[in-house]
Amino acid sequence: MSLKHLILAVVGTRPATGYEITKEFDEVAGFYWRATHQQVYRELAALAEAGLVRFKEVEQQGKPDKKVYTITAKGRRAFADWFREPPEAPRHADPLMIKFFAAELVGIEDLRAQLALARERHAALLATFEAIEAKYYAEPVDEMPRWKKLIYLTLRLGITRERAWLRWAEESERVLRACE
Amino acid sequence: MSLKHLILAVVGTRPATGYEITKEFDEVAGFYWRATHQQVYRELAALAEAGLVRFKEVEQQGKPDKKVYTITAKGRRAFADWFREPPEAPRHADPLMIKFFAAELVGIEDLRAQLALARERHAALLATFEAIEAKYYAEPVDEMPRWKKLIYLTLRLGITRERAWLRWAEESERVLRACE
DNA sequence: AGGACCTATGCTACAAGGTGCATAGGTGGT
DNA sequence: ACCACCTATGCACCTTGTAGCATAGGTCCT
Repeated sequence: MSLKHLILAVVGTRPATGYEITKEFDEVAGFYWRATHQQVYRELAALAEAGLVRFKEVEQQGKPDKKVYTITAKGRRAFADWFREPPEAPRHADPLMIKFFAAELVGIEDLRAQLALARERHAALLATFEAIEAKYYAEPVDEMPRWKKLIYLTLRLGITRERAWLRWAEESERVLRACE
Repeated sequence: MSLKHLILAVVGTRPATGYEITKEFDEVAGFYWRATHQQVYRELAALAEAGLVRFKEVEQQGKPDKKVYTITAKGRRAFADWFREPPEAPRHADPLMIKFFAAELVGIEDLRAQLALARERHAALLATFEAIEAKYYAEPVDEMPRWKKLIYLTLRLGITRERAWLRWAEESERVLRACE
């Protein structure tokens, strides 16, 4: 799986606690990955067990103690090895497609309602992405530092994907309107 | 999950064996869903257990016996109820995004190689989709029977998505070329 | 004659992902 | 005073997905 590698990537950039990593994933949810805090804590424990990260327990006042994780040399090697493997196919599973597939059994009217709802969701997600772009990535790409370019490109994929989805939805709504 | 509902959708259209359902999924793999035969058999057993489908064992000559599954009234109701629920968000998890996120740790050169490989894969998938479109969906949409329109639209989503991905990849390759 | 592949179902085991619950003090608002 | 939320970690359980193996006759090619 890849959550493991995403976590390695994060602690490879800077020391971090499970809580911080989870928050980061929540904030960019849907934009490149998502994970619950349990998944993150579980993975961190497994990575520590495997010697790919290590942690220091840090006492805090007024807050629970925390574990700050750092990548190890072995972790860096493991990450670089994974990086150079041929890319895994992306997964997309869209339950709406099942509804298209089986709309005859239930009714076109209900499918139209489903599509309209899904379109709202995708439009809202696109608006979020565009707001992030306008706020944090306003300057021309070639003026960004390299690390920022790379993150920006992941955001661009989200934007491109959502725009494409919305174009498809318009096409589909036209076809469904012409039905029956 | 939705595999359950996809299987209900299939046996709602016509009686089918686990083997046939698996083959159908294999043939349209990536285009709207994918599943291994073990998942299908396991789900069918669970659906039968829950009374949403029933099966008849059919003896065959020269071939193993098979179980032909049919949807029950309860299964139809369960499917219709699920259909009318608000659509679940589609999931897309692309490990390539992790590589973008962490390319600084490994090197831009390796990222370029990864992107080039991924672009080949996506281009091949698009070509497959377009070949299916040219072969089976050559006539104008409004002349298709309704069930065919619906399936065609799921194919259209695949095509739209892959084209969008390739546009993004071109944009990204330009940016990466300008790096360093 | 032998090998590869097709039809057809299934078990076991494991990996990955997700839900719910628990703990526990601190902060900020009404 | 109370409620809601934040920081911070974790266990137990359940579902979903993947991999390997097993069975067993039939077809098709070389």
